[in-house]
Amino acid sequence: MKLSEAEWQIMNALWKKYPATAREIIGQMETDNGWAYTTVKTMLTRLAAKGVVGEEKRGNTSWYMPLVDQSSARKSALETVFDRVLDGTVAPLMNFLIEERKLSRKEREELIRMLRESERKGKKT
Amino acid sequence: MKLSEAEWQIMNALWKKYPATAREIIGQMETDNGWAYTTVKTMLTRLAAKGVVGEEKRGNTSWYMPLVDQSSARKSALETVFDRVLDGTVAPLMNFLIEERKLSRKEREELIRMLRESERKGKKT
DNA sequence: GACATCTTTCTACAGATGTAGTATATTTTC
DNA sequence: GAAAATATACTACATCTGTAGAAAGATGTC
Repeated sequence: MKLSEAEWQIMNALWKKYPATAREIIGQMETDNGWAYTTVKTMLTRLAAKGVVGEEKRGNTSWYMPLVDQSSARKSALETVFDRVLDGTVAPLMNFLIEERKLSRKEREELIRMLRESERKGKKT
Repeated sequence: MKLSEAEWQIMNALWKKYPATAREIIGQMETDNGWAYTTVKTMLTRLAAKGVVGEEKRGNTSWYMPLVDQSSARKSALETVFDRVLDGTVAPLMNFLIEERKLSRKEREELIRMLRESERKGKKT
């Protein structure tokens, strides 16, 4: 299931707390892009049409909830980026992790640990 | 500069060898998506309009070349994915690198080395 | 119960994208 | 130099995206 950039933002807000109303979702988004209420509703409707969010009515108001797993969704998005953008090369990813200072010390250590672990297990040469 | 998925494929082919003609670019693309010649031309024209590729005519034929740096382009695409899709979390990236077996032993070792290095330098706690 | 306030549902619309066909200009090949 | 093969420039068109307004229905508030 392919999501657009704006849709990812909605999904990310929704994954943080659900079920949620459109209004709540707007509040939940850190990056306040100043979307009109109906803009968010439109996107929710589209997401529901795609089957990635569920919509449930209580009284007059719709409550939304994700129907897809966050990490699988992210994984497949990464998969696509990896193939299309990075052309299957890992170097840019490693550089990104390391040089763009996205890693805290803790994360760095965790990553090293994971790498050692996977090395030990001899996964894929 | 924002590129679409199809445009990334063209760019990746072009970065591999340039200057190149439309015909050559088609040949250069590993994933043969069966695009019509004119489809590729259309995309090249659009890319030129965006200013990311240069077009130079020799005789009747246009030769194209990238005008943007591959790694900067990739970096900024990753930046966007990181913000919009991953919502600023690194965990999915680490998992992707490790669990999706994208790393060869060599790459894994290289990555560990890079991590140690960056640790030593104490970049961003 | 009339008015203000939300919500929902529909409709809209411009620009981006994927995908190419056509007509025309050029070059190559006998 | 006429026919065949190429390349270019234009045009086209359905979808997807971002963005929302308007109309109509439901609720809250005195």
